[in-house]
Amino acid sequence: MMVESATETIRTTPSTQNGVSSLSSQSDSGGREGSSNGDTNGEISPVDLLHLQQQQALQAARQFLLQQATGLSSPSSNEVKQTPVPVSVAMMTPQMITPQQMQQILSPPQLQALLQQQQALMLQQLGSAQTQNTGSAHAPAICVCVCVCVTALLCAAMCPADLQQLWKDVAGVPSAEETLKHEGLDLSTTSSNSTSYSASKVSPQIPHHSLPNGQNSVHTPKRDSSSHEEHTGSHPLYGHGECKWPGCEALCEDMGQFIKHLNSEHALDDRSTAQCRVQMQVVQQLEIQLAKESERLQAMMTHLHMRPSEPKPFNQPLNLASSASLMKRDTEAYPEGLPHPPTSAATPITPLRQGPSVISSSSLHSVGPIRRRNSDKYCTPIASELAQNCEFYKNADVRPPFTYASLIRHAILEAPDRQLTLNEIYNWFTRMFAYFRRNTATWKNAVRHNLSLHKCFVRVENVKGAVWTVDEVEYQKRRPPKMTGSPTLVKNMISGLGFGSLNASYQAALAESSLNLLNSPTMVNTSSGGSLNMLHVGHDDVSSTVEQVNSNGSCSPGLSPQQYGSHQVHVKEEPAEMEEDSRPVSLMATVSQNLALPGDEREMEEELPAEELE
DNA sequence: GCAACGATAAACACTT
DNA sequence: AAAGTGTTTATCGTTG
Repeated sequence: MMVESATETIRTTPSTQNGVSSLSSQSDSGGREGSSNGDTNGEISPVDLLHLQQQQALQAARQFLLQQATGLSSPSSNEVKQTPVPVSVAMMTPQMITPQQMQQILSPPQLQALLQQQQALMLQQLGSAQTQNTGSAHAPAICVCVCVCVTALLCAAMCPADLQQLWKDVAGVPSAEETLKHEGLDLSTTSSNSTSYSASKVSPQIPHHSLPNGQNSVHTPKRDSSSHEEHTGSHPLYGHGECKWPGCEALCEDMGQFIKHLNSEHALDDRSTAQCRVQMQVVQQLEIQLAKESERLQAMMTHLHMRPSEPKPFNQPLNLASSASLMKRDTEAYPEGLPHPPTSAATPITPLRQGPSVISSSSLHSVGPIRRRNSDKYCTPIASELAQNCEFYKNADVRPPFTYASLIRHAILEAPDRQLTLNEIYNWFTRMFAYFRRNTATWKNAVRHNLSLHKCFVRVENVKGAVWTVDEVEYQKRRPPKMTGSPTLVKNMISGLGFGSLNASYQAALAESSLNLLNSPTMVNTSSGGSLNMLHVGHDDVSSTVEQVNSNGSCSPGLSPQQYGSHQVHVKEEPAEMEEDSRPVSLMATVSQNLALPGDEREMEEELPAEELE
């Protein structure tokens, strides 16, 4: 049912100008100064294309994550586990390619050429049925629609084996292959192709190949895949004399023949795209399964009184901790709120991992029906995630999944004296989030609006001007019936994370379906969950380590404006009820930030004396 | 259906 | 005068 509605929306939305404009307006939320980035000319929006590429690259990177995790479980996966630093660099690349960055990388003529090329490719995917003028706008939508219909119908209940069968079916779908002109579909020429190619490398059939240089093939520079193939003499889609493309298994005597086969049989067309989409779902399913199994392992170890966090070697490049559930365990190993080696921004953590790790945990917290509201009412395990993943947001043009209020609060609390001028808040936003380096008009207005609107923000005038402080009590007061997230925020997040090419309804449907899968009792606090982590909602609170650390162990979470020694305080009407709402748990929650206690963290935290955290 | 919330937009006043 | 700052109002979409 959800699939149907989602599909329907996908069909209809892009056919209207609203569909395009609404999409761009999201990424544009405040994107006026970058209007050249996302503006469309009435045809395929470059943003659409790039979002699609981002999504594909994201999927590819996620697949790598999965490979890392599953590779660990494999007895003979040492080479995978030892994949060194370049992984992070390589993973950063696809995720980080934003429209803006693409513009920076490419000169305007190059960008234009790329876009034209991609439009042509999209048109070709449609075969000859579409005309040039109308098809350009509908091509991606229809292409996505086809894939969405296939994948959405299947992903919910199919096991990988089923999906393998699906491969056969998809492969058998009459394609527009005959319409393809291989000369124009050189896989090595367009980023669209290359990203699809990267994502499509994911195959449940094949082992996790590592390239000779130790990098996973996913991270191979996509600019020239053919040259890569020629240089390395191997191909992740080629092994044992046959094509490893899902559902293909065509025999190829040598690499050259395989390349020829690959370019002819698996060029960018609707069929390949659909297969790629399905493969994404395969990966997604596997990730979910991995998370479940990891959680199960955790439960088993817990039951056996083992401490997984202790033996877990952090210096291992990657291990099961790459699954969300164990990332949580990472943090559990450091309840003191100390820097977490594996997730620290200073470590070569891939931004992709950071991003999802941030988003996912809270998404599961708040979205999942199992997650109890009271657990995140005061507990803010997600708070520290910003600190942990700041590098991600610094570099990725992704809208932070936090409300303005929480961001502002975090910025202020992060300041040495816990007060900032408006301009300093601005600077913090731009410094911490690539997303806010553009769209200044809108979000600055929003910041001012939030500062004025919320009573938790107190304007204080001192000698050098007005500064803004946080009335923590008020902040806590305003949170009680925490919503699962701002719809607008979620929507923006989705678009900002490269899902903009998909209809929001489908995104929601996908999110829901996957989250349902993830929301098994053992999955409550897991932090992975694949791309749909991105669909996190309710990441309202960004209060972080900073506040506890800065508080020097003080148990007073609320710093009343008076504490700032200000000359004048403009109190917004309702006075704070400090005693009533001064909940040590708030501090505790932030101290324990990533404990991600299953369900009853609030109660447990309330019982914990602060000293235990020291 | 309603209230609450968050985002966004905009108008306006005031200050620098 | 222009820009920045701060306040306020309105609207929209979503959720509980």
